[in-house]
Amino acid sequence: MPELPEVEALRRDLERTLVGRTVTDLELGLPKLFKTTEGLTPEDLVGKRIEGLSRRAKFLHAHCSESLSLFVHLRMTGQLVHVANDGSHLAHGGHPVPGWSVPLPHKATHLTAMLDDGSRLYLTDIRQFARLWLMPAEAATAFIAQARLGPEPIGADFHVKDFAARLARRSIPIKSVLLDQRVISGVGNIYADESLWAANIHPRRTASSLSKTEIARLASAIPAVLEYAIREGVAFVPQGKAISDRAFPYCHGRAGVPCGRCGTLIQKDWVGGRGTYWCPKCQPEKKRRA
DNA sequence: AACTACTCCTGGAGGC
DNA sequence: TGCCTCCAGGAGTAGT
Repeated sequence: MPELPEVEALRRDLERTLVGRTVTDLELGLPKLFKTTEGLTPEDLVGKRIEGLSRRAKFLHAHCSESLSLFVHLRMTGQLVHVANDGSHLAHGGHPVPGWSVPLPHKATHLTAMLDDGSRLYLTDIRQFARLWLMPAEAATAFIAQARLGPEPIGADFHVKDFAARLARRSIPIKSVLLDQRVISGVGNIYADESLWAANIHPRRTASSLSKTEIARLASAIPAVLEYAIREGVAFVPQGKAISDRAFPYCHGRAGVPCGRCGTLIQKDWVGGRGTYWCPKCQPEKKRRA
């Protein structure tokens, strides 16, 4: 699922291939995906140049000419593919289903943007959860504000003290709190599991019960895991199956596979309605006595 | 305010 | 083979 690392990696790729291009035409197969503020329509993108790409949490923000902002959220199964005039892939990211090799557009392709160099940007989503929002650039700040996103876990905005204060108010499992975008933004199911594994914290531990030391461990594990994933490329886990031919992710999707640290079999259960993986030895359910 | 349950969606996997 | 059920899960919303 596209989480912060996937979206950031995609942003970096598209920054090279898409910025500077002008949209010459638009085909929208599934209008419900495309939200616009009053007075705008998706077609207002035509003729606009993409001047920059930024990211906030899992939102991709295309800064367009004539003061327009386009936000893209891939949710669970969205993907963006930028294909050159000759059919070669310039950039792609998100959820590769159907596989990258399936010719585009296919039946899950909901948006095609034609660009002035003959390339095309496709948005595909088998489950139709992805969303796009087009608005005047001056509305972008308010758009992000209403999502009430917590701090970015990578970068200068993330402070352990503030993180600890947020955790102290929550009496639900730490795993569920990590998925709450208002507490910390950009973490999804895979990297929540990976961060807790890296920090040796059981996903069902009540957030407010974590010690100062544990919070500090978690607060450094989260950015480390995310930065690793951005750098090394991403951990797409097909249908909860363990991936044996690669080391990462270390625990997510690896039920019944020996933990890379201690050899104990990784366990799977549901926490807050989400499939959750952990090592029962490295991540004890009860707080260790000091 | 905090928390839980439900909703949106389709396709792949596994059971019989 | 083919039908059925379950599961994948980000985020918004409604209800407690």
